[in-house]
Amino acid sequence: MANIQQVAQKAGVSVATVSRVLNNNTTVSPETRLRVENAIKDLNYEPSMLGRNLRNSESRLLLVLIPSISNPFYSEIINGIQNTAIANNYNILLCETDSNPERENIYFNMVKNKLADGIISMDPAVNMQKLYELAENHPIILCSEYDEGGSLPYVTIDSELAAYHAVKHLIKLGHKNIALINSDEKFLYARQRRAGYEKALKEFDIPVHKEWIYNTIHVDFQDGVQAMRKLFQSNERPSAVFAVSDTLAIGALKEINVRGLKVPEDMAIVGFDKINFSNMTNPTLTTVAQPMYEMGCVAAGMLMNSIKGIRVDSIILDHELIIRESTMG
Amino acid sequence: MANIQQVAQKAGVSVATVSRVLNNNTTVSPETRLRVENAIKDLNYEPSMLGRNLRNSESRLLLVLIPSISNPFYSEIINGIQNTAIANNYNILLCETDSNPERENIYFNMVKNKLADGIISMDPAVNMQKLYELAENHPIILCSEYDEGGSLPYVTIDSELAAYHAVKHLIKLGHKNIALINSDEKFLYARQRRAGYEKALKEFDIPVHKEWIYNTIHVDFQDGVQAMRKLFQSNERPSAVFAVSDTLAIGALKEINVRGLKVPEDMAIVGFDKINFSNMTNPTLTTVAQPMYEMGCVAAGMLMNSIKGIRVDSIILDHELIIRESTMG
DNA sequence: TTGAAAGCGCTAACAT
DNA sequence: ATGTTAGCGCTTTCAA
Repeated sequence: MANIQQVAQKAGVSVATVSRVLNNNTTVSPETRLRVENAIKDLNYEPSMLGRNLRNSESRLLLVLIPSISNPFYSEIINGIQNTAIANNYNILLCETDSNPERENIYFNMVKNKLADGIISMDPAVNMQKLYELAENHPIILCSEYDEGGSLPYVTIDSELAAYHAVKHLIKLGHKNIALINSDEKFLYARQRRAGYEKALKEFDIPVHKEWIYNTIHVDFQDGVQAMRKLFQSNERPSAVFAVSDTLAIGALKEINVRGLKVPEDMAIVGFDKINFSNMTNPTLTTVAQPMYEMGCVAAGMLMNSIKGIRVDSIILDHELIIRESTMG
Repeated sequence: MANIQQVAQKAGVSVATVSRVLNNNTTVSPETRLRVENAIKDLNYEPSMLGRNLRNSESRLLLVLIPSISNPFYSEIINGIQNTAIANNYNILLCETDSNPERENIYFNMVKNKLADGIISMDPAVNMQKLYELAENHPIILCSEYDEGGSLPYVTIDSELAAYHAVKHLIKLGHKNIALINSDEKFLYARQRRAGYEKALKEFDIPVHKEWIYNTIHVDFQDGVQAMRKLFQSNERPSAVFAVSDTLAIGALKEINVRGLKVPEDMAIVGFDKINFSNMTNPTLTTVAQPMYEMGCVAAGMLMNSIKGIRVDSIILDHELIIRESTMG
């Protein structure tokens, strides 16, 4: 593998000139440029990012922190991040924490070690204190989950309003006995979605029924199955369920199906996220769409601006209720 | 951010000694080591990977090429790759090609530019010629899809045998009219799975029925839906379907459900991959399990060995037929 | 328009 | 056991 020295020698110029050609610096005469370009081709030269990165003290890598790569919710966001990053000559380092603090530490160190220029965190279980420490020296953007009242910029949706819309939809359909399958309320989005749920109920004078609120540990399919099993054990069975994630809703739907009940006749169900799969269930799933791709693009844009030293402001994007078979007979 | 110089100065030693401490070199006296460690703590020093990487001319990054991050099949493989990589002080650069040659080029350049030390390619649509060019100077491992008779090391399963097992299972159940939803046969795995399908049929003297073989462009849910629609238009309707991917099978299942038919009574169905979701459908999906996590671990291990200069041999892992409701009344 | 040279932060060969 | 020093490949300032 040739280096810049050899190219310079072959072209009969200095390394500085080669560098100028590489970086499209205008102050190179057309003839010189041609000579250098030919030398580059002849030697099959590819500039080393290792040297360039050290010199520029940047890695042009964005670290993306997600709890689990298996959750389809993140796929589209990552798509958006990656497309935006690539368009700006950045790349992403996808890091799965499994909500494991040790893992998290490894990743945080990558930023400290200059292996990444900044972080987009989508992990609700992230150690906020450490994140703030890191933020003193490194650009950080929160995506989806954020720190209410904190100083870290974020891009997200209005979870409370979205949940309110979802539950109101069920109420309008005539449901009064509406269960909530929520995730762990140590997460902000979980608290917000519960607030939206309760707000809708209160607006229509429907009492909140503790027995119908179930909190899961994770948001995998199996957690939805478990939650639904529990709900079937309650004294009075609810007639509708709002789950704060499609994966949970799909698990719940599975359990309802297993029991031979009909959706939506016996039990209506609303999910959250509009993952691809939510359209393949039987019946198809009513859900709250988040603009995931856009969220990713915005987050990446914010982070790159932040790296450049431009101040960025938090953004709240719109959601949309997608009404499908699981609430429509 | 402090650098190694400042640490050396603070500790009253040379940079070489600091480097020795950082790299756990034994030839440092306990007292000196302590002084250095204190200086590191005091200055909050973190070694820069930029400098280290340039010096060692390595990036300790593995480039992982996948067609689409949304396909759950890859999630588990990536998990395996990442865990193995991290355990060896490597990290992964997840690159989605969308089977777009331009994207691919960007990623290939990252290796040429030393931004990654090697490649694990899982993209069936990868440009093999370019891959071989790259392989002259850089370690490359193929995962899942490979180049039959080629020289690039791979880890995969025996697709033909797996398909044979799946179809034989249907035949043993009494099916004779078995459709095949295959992906594009420009892919090796598609050709192999078709061969397995035909082999099973031939073994039981069942003629191959062209009308019952459908080739999709991609392997998304929607492709499965389309395929099933087409199969419903054939003169004689098949009584069973073997789809070469769970996503296709799930799409097909959806279409069967929409038409009000029962699975497996009216139509049995077998998928391939055992993605998480295949257990959440109604009915649950009979499928061929690939050891995806292990595949990822093995691929990463092979690549890291290859980077070290160790010769690696291709590996074929075992598959397993998982019989569930979609073929069991 | 071009070149010389310093230096980004680190490691390792060599010297002591 | 420790220090000196060259150099990894590049960009950029300064000088010509």
